[in-house]
Amino acid sequence: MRKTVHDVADAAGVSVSTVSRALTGGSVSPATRETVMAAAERLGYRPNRTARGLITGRTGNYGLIVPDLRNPFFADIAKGVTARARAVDCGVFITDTDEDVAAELEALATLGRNTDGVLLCSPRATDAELLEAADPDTTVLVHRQVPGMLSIAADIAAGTRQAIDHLRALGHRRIAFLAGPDDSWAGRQRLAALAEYADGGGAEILRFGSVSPTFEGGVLAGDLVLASPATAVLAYNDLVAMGLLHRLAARGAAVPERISVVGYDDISLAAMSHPPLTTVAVPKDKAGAAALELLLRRAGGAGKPATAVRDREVTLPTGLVVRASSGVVPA
Amino acid sequence: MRKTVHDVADAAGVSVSTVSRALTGGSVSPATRETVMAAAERLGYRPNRTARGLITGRTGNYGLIVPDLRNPFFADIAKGVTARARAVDCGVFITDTDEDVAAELEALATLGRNTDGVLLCSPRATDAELLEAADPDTTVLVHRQVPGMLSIAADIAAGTRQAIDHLRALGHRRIAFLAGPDDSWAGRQRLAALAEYADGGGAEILRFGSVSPTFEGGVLAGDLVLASPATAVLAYNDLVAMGLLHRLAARGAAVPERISVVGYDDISLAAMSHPPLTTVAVPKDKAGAAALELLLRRAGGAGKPATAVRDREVTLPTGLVVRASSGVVPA
DNA sequence: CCTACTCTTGGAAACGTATCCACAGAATTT
DNA sequence: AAATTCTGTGGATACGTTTCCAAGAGTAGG
Repeated sequence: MRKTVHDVADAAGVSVSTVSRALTGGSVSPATRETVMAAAERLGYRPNRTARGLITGRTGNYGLIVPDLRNPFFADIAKGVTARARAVDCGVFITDTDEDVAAELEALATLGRNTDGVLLCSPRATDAELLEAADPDTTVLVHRQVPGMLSIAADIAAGTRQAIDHLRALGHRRIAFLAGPDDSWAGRQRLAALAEYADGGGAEILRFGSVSPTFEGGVLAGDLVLASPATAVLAYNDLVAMGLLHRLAARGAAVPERISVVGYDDISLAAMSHPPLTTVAVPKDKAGAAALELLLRRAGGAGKPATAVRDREVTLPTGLVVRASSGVVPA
Repeated sequence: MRKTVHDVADAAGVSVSTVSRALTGGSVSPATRETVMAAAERLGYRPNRTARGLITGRTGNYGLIVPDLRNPFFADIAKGVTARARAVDCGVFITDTDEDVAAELEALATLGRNTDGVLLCSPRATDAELLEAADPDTTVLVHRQVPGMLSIAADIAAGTRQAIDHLRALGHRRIAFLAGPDDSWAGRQRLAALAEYADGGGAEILRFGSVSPTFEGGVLAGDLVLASPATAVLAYNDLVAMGLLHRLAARGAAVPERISVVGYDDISLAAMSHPPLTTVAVPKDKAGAAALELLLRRAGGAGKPATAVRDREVTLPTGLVVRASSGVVPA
């Protein structure tokens, strides 16, 4: 039924070892390579990854663990990973943990045993939990940093400053910040960046929250913000910003005339909101692809993991996307 | 480094075949089973799933192919599949084909070879392409039907009728339908259902399109609809409906006072639109889980595939979710 | 007491692939 | 012309597991 190297070997009139070499880039004469390739094509031969994995010790598969695929942020990351994987012809297991840290660690153990490496989006597990559960050489953190572990992260502090500076340039002096979950790594980064403005940095930051990092969280925050003297809001992320826009519209507060709103992440919905959302763009699919790349390089190269910290902890730049939800401060 | 059955066999003083039997539930004396289990536990032995897969022919892994993970519709399906997979402890490869049919068929071939079965979301490939590329016993179509193939689909025609009947009950007599891609299976189902209303069925259906099944497609359709005598619109899907809402708002057309809008799919964004969208709910995560279940039953049961058509082509019900975007016809 | 049968166990084969090793012939050098 | 290196190829082996087969030890029945 299924074709094997033996079938190809018979069809091409060569031995199985020659077939294997021809297909995996070994030393073969151009003529026989041609013959073998043609035979393989004609028979519709596909190498059996399981068998290959058994002999090489590598499965060619990788794992991706995300808290929620429904969240566009993680969907984008997954998309980046799978796109890169498709290009290099390796498989990727995806596990959605439903925001459950225990399930996350469990998946980490399972996937760690059955793959060549795993990409982990874990905003909420503790550093200690991750250090204990993950193999530091075959696990890469996506959009999070833990000392000693491989990671790809965006420069969240810089993005936060970009957003605040944008609002300040528009004349805003009282800016509300809608904080997300306390235990989120990205959330702590944002707060650290905002601390710079705390003591006479030219803008007063009014902190609200923690709010749930969802549309509903934003809806809830809308009334809080309107009751405050803030003329602009930096939301924890785009979903929160969209909930906020929703509530502001319902309360009759014009955006950006009465109040400006800036989101974070630049998920695809951000351009579809009403009004279109000014937001901090963070690389998502690019981060996913880069994370996989980190593992692939390690596997491809002599197997020695990068030692320098700058090779183990990659930081990607953020950028502000100005749309219609931010404007000059009301007179 | 890693322990194998041989290590366990040595430690327990038995042969490898006995170890294998003891661990996989074969016929072994209680005493030796106890000994083997203890030795395995002590050595921290974990079976190599790759090797097991090679001999048994089953990997315990499944594949899921989607056109675009960024599309919430497919993200929901993926979520349903992974949730079920996590419960039964099997792995799922996810491939995003970026709406490319060729990549889809390629992925189908690759995954078909390396998994126990694949779940395929393919709105655009032709029946013939699918029949040729897919193993009819280990491939299940999600939200599409092709004669002779396993499938899980929603009753799209019924959903379409529910939407139209809802609008008719609100007094609408001229209803615009924003058709999607011509080559889409779901699109053809919708059109077939609408045909019932064509000849004096109590409502005049004005067809527009095909529009791109995206937010942009809806934006584009907004002006067309306003220039027509229609008082209500059934959009191809929720994304189109949201683009439509966006454009209608920009043009100053009140929804639902001036015109009613109904979407299709009930993606999570539908509740977040402005106004919240009335839409046809189709099971997504449930469909994903059911599709995986179909394959699991086949693998678990005596391996004989279901023969009756009703077991091979599962249809799930749809339902109308009434929110704020639909209202009575203007006077 | 011998046969027939069950139960348990070990040896060996098999799954499909990659790679080591040996070997033949060509190509190159001495 | 002989000796050496290089190139391409086939055969055999190994990866870790499951499973088939045969054989041994009991056990029950005639």
